Amino acid sequence: MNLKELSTQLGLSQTTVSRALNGFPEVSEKTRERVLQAARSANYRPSPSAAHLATGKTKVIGHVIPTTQHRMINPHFSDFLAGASEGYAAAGYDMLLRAAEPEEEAGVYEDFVSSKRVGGVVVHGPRLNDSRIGLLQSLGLPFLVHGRTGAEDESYPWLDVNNKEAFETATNYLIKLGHTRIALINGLEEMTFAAQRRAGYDAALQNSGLSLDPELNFSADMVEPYGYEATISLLNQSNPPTAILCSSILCAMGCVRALAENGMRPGKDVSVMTFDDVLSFLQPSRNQTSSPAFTSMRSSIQDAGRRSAEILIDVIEGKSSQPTGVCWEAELVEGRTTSPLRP
Amino acid sequence: MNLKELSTQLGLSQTTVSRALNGFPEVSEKTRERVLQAARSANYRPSPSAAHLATGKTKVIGHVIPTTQHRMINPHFSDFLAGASEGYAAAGYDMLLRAAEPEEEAGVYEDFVSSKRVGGVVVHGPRLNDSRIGLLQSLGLPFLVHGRTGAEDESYPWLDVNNKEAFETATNYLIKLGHTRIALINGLEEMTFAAQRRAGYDAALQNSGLSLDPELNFSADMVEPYGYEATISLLNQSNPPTAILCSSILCAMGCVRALAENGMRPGKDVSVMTFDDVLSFLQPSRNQTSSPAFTSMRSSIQDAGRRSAEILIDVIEGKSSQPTGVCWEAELVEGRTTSPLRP
DNA sequence: GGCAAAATCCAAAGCGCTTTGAGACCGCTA
DNA sequence: TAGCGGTCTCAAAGCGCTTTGGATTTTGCC
Repeated sequence: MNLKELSTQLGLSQTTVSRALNGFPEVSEKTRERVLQAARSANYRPSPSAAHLATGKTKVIGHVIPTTQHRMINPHFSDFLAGASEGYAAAGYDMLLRAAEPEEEAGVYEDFVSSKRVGGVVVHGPRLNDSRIGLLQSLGLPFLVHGRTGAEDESYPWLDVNNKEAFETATNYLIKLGHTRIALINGLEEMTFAAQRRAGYDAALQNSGLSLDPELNFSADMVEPYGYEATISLLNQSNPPTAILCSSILCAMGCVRALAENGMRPGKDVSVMTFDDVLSFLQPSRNQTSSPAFTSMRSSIQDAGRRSAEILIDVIEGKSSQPTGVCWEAELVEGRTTSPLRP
Repeated sequence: MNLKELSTQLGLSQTTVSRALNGFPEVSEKTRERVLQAARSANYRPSPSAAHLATGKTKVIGHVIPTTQHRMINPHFSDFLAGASEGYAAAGYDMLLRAAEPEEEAGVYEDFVSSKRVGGVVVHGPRLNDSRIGLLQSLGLPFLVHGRTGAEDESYPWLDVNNKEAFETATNYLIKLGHTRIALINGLEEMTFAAQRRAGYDAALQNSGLSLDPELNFSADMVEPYGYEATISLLNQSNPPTAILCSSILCAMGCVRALAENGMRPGKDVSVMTFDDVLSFLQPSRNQTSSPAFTSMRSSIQDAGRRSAEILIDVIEGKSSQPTGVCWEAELVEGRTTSPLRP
């Protein structure tokens, strides 16, 4: 069933039917109702490709999945996508995923533009000085960055958590508990979010007159085994930390595993704190009461995905007044993995 | 840059240029080379929408993400997608994601067909008698099922792990170690994969003359807190199991967490075995040596995604002779979480 | 050299939609 | 009754590509 068939069936022109379906004012309410009714019962859906060709617009948002490094193929990423896809679906948009080697990513954006495949893209995992922003701006492809570059000029659309503030708060929380040797198991510090978390951690320590010990700092892909390895290495130090701050709950899980293997309990022998993205696979179901119950800085990455979708769609449809950033504050949640330092 | 511009720039007709680009034999090698060269330097990409309109074919594969239940928005799903998207990218296909309530899924497929949005779909999480297969067959939309329905007639394309065999093997392994009280922390048994795992577990016990104790069986969404809760509940039984078999490494992690909290060690006090999908966020990096090291039945879900993509593309392009299933055997991996039962 | 066959190339139609520019019809006023 | 603004509808062009059917040139062979 296409427009032509539908309109002859209705005894109307294609123009009228198209206008009726797209809510143009030139068509009477009576006609519109008749058209909508017929379209529904004939199960008619306009072809997005044809509409795209005619209008130049496409309701598809692209995301690039970097391959090789499994950095992105992780629960953080998938929860973000889950949220975003809900946002898209609500607005009649679809999500297009394309796998690419990291060095191919620029080429994918060029392809998106010259083939007109998508109406906009979401940029994942921004770095301190990320060439993708300039590229997308010069390509004229609407985009939203999940995170920030950290460069001076942030006059592009982004959505981010206040990572510096979050980690300053977390570190201060541990300091108030009496801890002075606090380890940081951070993400890759070329990434802005990790750099900012590091900055918050450093600031808190310095403001309290505590020294920064490089031996207590780790930076890598935030996977579970990394949290484990880092913790093992911390425990083997001559002067091990009494508190550990993790950049992801995945690392925190590895951390707890390492502690357990050494007969130590989080919140008893060592305080453990983490950033909590509220990953869905860690959430207890309705009738289950327990969860890891980490003391954490919390901000749902799924919500971030949903909101990102909304913002990007506004940008694409020109509803957004000023293309600028949105910064969320993480919430401090007290759990069972921290306790005052015992003398 | 479009075909018309490119062809006038080359002094050729659109026909010739199109044929040159699409590898038709009617064009001389010399001309083809010239065309390809020009296309490359002009950064020309054909519009997929226009090609779609002209040919009726589209190199896009759809996936539906069920919302509300977070069943699918989990590391298993995202690793599958990661693998699939690589398979698509290698063949010039793209992946389209659409979020939908479970009861809307049928409607999405109808939309896909009538709007011609995708060339095929992947069906996730098949149930014992899944209405989606019949629907897709009657819609004429090419598809591949990740898993199986379990119905008698399996004459549709699917890719699955031999779940029954895997869990029979796992259970037998534990039995050989001397265990007689073996718990099963399974997925939702309305899902085929979980039902088949249960069947394998039951078969092994029965073949060894062991009794099936319903108290040792759990079935739910495979998330971490579920593994934790189930284990706690097992430990509180009057006659707790000496071995626990988990359907997912996520559950196994929750299981280990529960054991640790009760001062028990996997592989020492209780044997723990699991199905291991080789989830990427649990894989150690190059220079890290340790991993949870579960004794497990292993089959990479990411590989499954990649292979599924290839098979589906073959089906769509008519390269597949007989639309039928592919069954992978899981591999037994001996880790540190199992040991002989001590008397 | 001549002629058929093979090799190249082309003009134009068509995919399903949107949208321009214009026509038909209505009820009014002058 | 003629004229006018409004309301509703339409025919046709065009988006960028593929592909049919045909034209033109080149090649191979006697």
